[in-house]
Amino acid sequence: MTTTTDDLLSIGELSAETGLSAHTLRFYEQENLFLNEVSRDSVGRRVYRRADVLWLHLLTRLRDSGMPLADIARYADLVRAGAGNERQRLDLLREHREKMQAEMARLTASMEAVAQKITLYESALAEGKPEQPWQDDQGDCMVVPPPERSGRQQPPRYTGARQQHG
Amino acid sequence: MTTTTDDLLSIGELSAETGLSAHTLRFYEQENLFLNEVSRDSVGRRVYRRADVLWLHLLTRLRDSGMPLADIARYADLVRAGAGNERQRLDLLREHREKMQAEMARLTASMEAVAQKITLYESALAEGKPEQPWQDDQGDCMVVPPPERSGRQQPPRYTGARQQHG
DNA sequence: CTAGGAGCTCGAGTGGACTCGAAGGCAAGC
DNA sequence: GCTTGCCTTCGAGTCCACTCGAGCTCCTAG
Repeated sequence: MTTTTDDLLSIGELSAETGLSAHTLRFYEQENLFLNEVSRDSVGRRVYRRADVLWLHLLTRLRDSGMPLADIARYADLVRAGAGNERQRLDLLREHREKMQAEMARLTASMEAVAQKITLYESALAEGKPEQPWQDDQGDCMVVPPPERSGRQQPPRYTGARQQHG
Repeated sequence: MTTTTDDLLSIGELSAETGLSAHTLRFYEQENLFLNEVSRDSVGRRVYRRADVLWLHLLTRLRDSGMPLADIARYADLVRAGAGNERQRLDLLREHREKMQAEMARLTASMEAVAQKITLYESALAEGKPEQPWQDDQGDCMVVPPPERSGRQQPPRYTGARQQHG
């Protein structure tokens, strides 16, 4: 019945509140991503607290902005260790922010190149030129080549809209 | 010797020019991502043309902006089909651009939430408050909860700096 | 003649973050 | 009693874009 006592939550309730599937919540626990041991009721079912919801909000934000679970786990470790390491936490967050800014810049650059290509197509189509200057098999309308080497990087994937639990 | 005839390239040369590993280039070919069959020399080695370099620039841009290889393959199909489907190509690119814009918005939102958290930490540290208002285990300084459900989405990964062929 | 390097094919492995399914426990409602 | 529904554990599968290795051929330099 997923008892709705004010501040204790079943996994189903937490799932509903966070949008994370029950499977995912168990998985996160197993990966040590919670700030405290998840307690159990008399028959072994997980019992969560309000604070967990808040933490999962932060966690989700970090994930959504591209932080790997491993890094989030390290952050959680720091918090679990208690007061005194605030500077380290801050460093971790700052580092992440920088990576994200770089990532955004990369994305923006590629998007702009693509946008330029779109513009070329648009104007060519508008002027009714059916196939002259922008034949892709000549590649000649791709103006901006990608940045030099510096190691392959993995792009985001908007794999989007994966079904959540259901 | 990877003969440097003006406009014909060995796989090694193409690799050098594009920053994609030879392995990756073979993989792309197998996935039908080239605009034309890659021809072979007398002993079966791949021979590329200048136009392939240009196309790979576009391909790389599309990848880097998050387009899945499957979609790129569809685009390549259109180009291969020759003139007459320009509108479809354009649609495909536009659709991609929209997805990317959405992705950027998502990223930006999460980044801002994290940035806010950083600010909170910073000011708390600056004022020398050692542990009062921003205890993570209370979750209470995470102001902006993530957006409502609407299906889980996969974030980018800045897995960055994968070694290229070497 | 030998060594080295580039290329070939095929098939398997990797990593991250889930995602799913099987096999079972327990409580409430019909 | 039986069904329904939520929960448990554990292990395996999925997806994507590579990435790697083995075992081979071929050419050139020394």
